[in-house]
Amino acid sequence: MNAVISPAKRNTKQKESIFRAVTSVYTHPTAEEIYNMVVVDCPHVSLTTVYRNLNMLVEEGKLRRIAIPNDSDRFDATLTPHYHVKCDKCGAFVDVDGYDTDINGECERLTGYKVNYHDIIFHGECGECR
Amino acid sequence: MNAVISPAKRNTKQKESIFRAVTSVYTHPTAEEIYNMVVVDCPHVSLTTVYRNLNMLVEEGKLRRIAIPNDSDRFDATLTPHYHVKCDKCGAFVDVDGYDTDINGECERLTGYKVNYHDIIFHGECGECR
DNA sequence: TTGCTTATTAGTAATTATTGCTATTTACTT
DNA sequence: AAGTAAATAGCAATAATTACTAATAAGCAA
Repeated sequence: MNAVISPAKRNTKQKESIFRAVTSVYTHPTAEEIYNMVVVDCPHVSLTTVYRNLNMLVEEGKLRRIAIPNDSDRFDATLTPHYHVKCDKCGAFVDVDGYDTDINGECERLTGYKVNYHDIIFHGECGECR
Repeated sequence: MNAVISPAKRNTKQKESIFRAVTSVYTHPTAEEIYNMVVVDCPHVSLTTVYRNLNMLVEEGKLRRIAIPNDSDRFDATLTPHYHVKCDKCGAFVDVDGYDTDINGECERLTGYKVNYHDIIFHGECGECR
């Protein structure tokens, strides 16, 4: 397995602003929400740049992508493993802190796959909605 | 909570063919794959009709929708609870049979949400790919 | 069986989320 | 300070899905 020669990365205003935007909130902003935060600092920033940099930052391991079924991807600066709950009434989407379960081995045993990680999304109703 | 008056459902050739298409395979076909199966029986069927009927069938509890992050929705006639594994190399997406875990209560305790169900998607490499 | 009502259809346009393309800009190396 | 190419802005394109509308056809009633 040869190391792939990858071009040198550059630090741009835009990339820094995008990273700061995600780390400054406890919500899980979408690319569009991040764009709306970044455009204050960088008035000419484009949505394409936001998407490209978010992909880079995920690739570099600095952000986590939360791919929610039937919804835009969201981004999270909290890198420690954790699950998420979605309120199916109002769409609220929050962390389930302090819970992690070791079930990859069970899946490997049952399927013969090599399992690297798993995601759990809980569905229900938030305190407000019930 | 008043019962909502809903219009009478009709059984159409198209709807029956769509349901048969999903129940006749062990894969988890996408709407487009289902369309390609149905078009043999109903040469003039439209993709819109496939989507509409799949949504109806899920609503009626006759099919299960598998919403895979960053992928088209897939449909499954197996209604008993089960998880899924995805091979991140070739895209294979199969059932994890015989495994179900009771973790909704733990999430409720931690978040205060009322939790109705959860989905787990495992990620890794299938036998072929490694 | 015939006709009536309206749920459903086919076809197309629109929408949403995201990526591709390209000329221009700009971060970083020398 | 100058050169190189990575990154940008702006726009076009794609993919998945839904919205809209006139035409069709289930299923009920006469």
